[in-house]
Amino acid sequence: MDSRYNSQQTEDEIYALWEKADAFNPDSVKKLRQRNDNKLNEQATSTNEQIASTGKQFSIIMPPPNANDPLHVGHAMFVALEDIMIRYHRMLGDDTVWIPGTDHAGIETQFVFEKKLKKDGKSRFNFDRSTLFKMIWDYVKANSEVAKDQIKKLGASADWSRFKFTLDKDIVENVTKTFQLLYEDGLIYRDLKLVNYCTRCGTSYSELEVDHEEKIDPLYTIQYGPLQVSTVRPETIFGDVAVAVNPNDDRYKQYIGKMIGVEFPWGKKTMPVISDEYVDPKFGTGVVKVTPYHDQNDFQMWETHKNEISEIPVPVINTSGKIYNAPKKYNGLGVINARAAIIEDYEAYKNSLGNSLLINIDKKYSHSVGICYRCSKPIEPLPLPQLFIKVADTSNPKNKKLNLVQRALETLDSRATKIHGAGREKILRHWLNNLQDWNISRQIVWGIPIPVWYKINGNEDKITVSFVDRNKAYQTGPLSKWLKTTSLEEIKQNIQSINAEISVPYSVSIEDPKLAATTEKDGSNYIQETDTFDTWFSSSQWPVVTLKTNNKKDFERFYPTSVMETGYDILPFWVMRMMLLGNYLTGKTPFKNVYLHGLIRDEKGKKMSKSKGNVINPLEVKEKFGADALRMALVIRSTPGQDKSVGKPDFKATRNLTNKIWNAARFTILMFENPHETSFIKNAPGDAEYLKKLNSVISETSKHLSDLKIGLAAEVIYNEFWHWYCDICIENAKQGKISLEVLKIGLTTFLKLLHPFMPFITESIWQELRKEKIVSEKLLIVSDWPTQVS
RNA sequence: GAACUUGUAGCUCAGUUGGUUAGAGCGCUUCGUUGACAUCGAAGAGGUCAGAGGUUCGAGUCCUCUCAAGUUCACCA
Repeated sequence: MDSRYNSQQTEDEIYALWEKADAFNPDSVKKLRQRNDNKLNEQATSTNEQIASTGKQFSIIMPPPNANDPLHVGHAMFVALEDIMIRYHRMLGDDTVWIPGTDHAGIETQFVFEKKLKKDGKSRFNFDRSTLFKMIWDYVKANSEVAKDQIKKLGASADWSRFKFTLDKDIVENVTKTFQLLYEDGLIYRDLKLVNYCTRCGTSYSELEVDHEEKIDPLYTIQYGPLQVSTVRPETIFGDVAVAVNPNDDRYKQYIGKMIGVEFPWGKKTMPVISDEYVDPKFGTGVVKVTPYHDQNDFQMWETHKNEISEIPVPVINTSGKIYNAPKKYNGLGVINARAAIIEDYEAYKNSLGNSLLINIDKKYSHSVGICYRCSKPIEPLPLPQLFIKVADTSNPKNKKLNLVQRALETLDSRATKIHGAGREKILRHWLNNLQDWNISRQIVWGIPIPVWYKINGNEDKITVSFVDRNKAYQTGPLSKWLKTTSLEEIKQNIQSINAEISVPYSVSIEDPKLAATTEKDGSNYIQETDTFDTWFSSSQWPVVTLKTNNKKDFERFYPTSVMETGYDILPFWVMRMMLLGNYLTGKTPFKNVYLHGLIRDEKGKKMSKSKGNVINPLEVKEKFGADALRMALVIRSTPGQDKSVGKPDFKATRNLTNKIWNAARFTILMFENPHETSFIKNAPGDAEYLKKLNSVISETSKHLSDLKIGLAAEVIYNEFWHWYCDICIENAKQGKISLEVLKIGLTTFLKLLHPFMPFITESIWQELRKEKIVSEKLLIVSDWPTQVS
């Protein structure tokens, strides 16, 4: 053995050794474990029963990384933590599985791909949806092995034979089926609501995906008939249908319920004055103009006062962020330009009395604006017909299954799901208690199609289609117009998107309802919704669908899973929604424990970001220091829910640990090969106490691992190995104070205890020890976890 | 406005149901190659555990308040 451990030489070899033995697959591990010890195999079968399985199961579903994303240090963190748990339980003899997978990451991936298109001078509007989908599919496929390979390089002992991708055919079928079930249970509805829409990304988002930013914008106060109103968004003024004041505001009581005439630079209009508690008399002028289709609060006011408002609201900003349904000169302008043009007109305009309608401009008005979490462009609240999941249906209190939120809270109350991570359970409960219905429609191609079909016959005017025509030109308009010149089949083939009015009847069906045997038979034609599911809709079923689509018995065998391990940053997006849908689909929690790791920060405690240049590339660290050192550095002294700073000094320290392990083993082998007189001492004076201490290290490490205290377990094993075993015991053995025999027991015990944390070096040493006939078990990975020694 | 988290050695952080003398890594000082390891070993310096009060035989740990830092949520015409 060399005097230094060379991680680069051994890691790939060792991983191949495990893969060849099929040591990650629970279906073969049991046999492997029985055959692992040559000696045992030669003896009576009764010995075999001792190492047979514990009868317990242990399962983890890997949080699927984006299929086309290279690894960052957060991935390395989850690989390290999950692999530690998995290897520990595998060695204990539990029926252990770790199911890997990747995510299509709808919006993220389409966004990246569109950037690529843009470089080539193209956009998504150049392609029909099936062509675009295929292009993205090929792109993702070309990159998809990257994530997989990198996870392997970190030593993940995941069962690759059970690998799943969120767009695998069987996964898609299951996800679609779930939608049907939800629909049949009345938990799906289609409604025209204000949704959070990003006009740059071209899709809507759920409320969880909207970020907020403090902005300073001019606040304009304008004359509004006899009243004055303040607004930062004069461009929405064309959509106003009423004016609202507080019912107790004496200044305006006289106007409530009356119609007022309002003069604009472009004309006049009358509208009612309504009263609503929402209006704060102290803010601004105490008068609010009501623009139902472009402001969430206004929308709510409109819904409660519908009867008092005769005018039917119209949207005035379209999905491209352009003005429409307005006086001609403003139509087609972008939001920012429209605002400028309107203010310019207000500044120039004088009414019949010669007064300006623009009362005041507060240029330092600070407010918070919803922005797109992806591209930071302001989110536009737009009225769009979208599909929603009712998260807390209380209409039938007897059917508890339908109240998804309630069920999730119950699993927390009963401790069927335990949250590990500083204070995160309270946050989760807060989220659950305030959850809005979940908008699952996304206006992108890269995702699972929604199985909703609109009835065409009789609704041709209410369905707008966009498609690429024979001349590769982009066309859009009502179906009634296009059906005169183009066949339905041709439109369907070249479709980009459709938009059906809320009144259009639809059915939920995997196939075209016209052709499907089970549904409507009136001969009508149908056209499928072009929206796709929110990516989180499929990932929120991940524990269920991965188990259901693998080996038939996997679901019964491994559900509910033991631990869901992921970063706390996706607690509301993912973990919470897995609880909603997992409980709904199976009646059981999808996981017994949630382990939320913290963010990895740089050595100064700063967040990592590309712009700061302080990003740690896990593969670079692996090359320099070894995967074992990387894993240990990330994990040691980490606590769930708490961020962790890691830097080069940490990797160096754990790399030194690998070298220490290497040399301790080397020394033991040397002693066996080249014995001194002291080596033959039996039952040395220090043996008893030494073994007692060794036993306490075993039980302490095991307890921490069982309690999911990974960081603590790592620290214990590190300190005891280095500062007790190496610094004290080896020195004592040199002096004959403890015998070589127990020193060997210590070494093999520590190799086993260290193996979950540092799998490569420990297995590699194990193989050396086998060559020297110091140990008999063939593979450390499937060896028995140490029990008390005597 | 609200919630949550954090405050322990120069730096980055552990500290298990409250229980001897509060730990690790890096850094620092002084020595040291004696059967593995200089990617090492030995010895050492360095802490009023943010502050104040309380519960307790006993508090870094539990409670209250104050201060500071961070994160998230909500609201804003």
